[in-house]
Amino acid sequence: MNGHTLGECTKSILPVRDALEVLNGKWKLPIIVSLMFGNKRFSQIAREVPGITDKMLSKELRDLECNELVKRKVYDSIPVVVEYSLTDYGHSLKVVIEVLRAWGMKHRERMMGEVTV
Amino acid sequence: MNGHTLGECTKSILPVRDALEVLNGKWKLPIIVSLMFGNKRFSQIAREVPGITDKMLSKELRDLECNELVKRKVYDSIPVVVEYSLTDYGHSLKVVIEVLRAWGMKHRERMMGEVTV
DNA sequence: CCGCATCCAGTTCGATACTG
DNA sequence: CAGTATCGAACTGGATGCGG
Repeated sequence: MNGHTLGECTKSILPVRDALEVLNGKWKLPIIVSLMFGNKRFSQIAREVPGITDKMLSKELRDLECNELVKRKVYDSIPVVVEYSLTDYGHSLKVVIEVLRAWGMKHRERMMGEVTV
Repeated sequence: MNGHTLGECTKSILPVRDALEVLNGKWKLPIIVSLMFGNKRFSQIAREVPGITDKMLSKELRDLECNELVKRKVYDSIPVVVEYSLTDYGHSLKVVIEVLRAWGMKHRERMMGEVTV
């Protein structure tokens, strides 16, 4: 039963790690979900993601932008307006999130019976 | 376009968080994958997950056991032998991991062109 | 062989205040 | 409005050594 090496297994989980990292942290998920409902401005996201600080929002948006999940568009008005939107690629996360959500819901039920939260 | 409240969105991502937490951290994934190939004993897992310390392995296994993903079976021999295995429920994670892996691979390609790693 | 206790380092995250 | 700077708390994960 050792037809596989653990090295291979290790390699095969690297992409999984990548995917997890993209969703990782307290804020990326709510930000992405928020943007799935439409383009938003900085302070609008801040309002819709309760508890996040400007610093965190700024950092997470930059992360997401680096990963090409979020697009940042600056309007040269005064005061400056910045609009964030999910890229098509960002929207492709929806499937992933759905699968996670489906499994997570089963897990909740299993772990807590039928607790309200 | 405000037919939804952010409260609802927040609630809808809770199960996603649950699922992410189950896979989260440096070690849970390699441990799960290792156990997908068959039942293992503590030190065998330790060998197959390079870099993990006993403390971490112990903690992660307990976590996974709490979540009913891993089953722990103690053989009353001397010295004691403990065998870990994935529960059926644990195996149900395979689908989730596959989806993450698929997305993660696309992401790797997108982010790095075609790097070897 | 299996696992825990202790101590320690790195990173993440939050609070507050400030800029163009 | 859209961020940045700084500080510090909290959490995660690692090294080492011990105990059943």
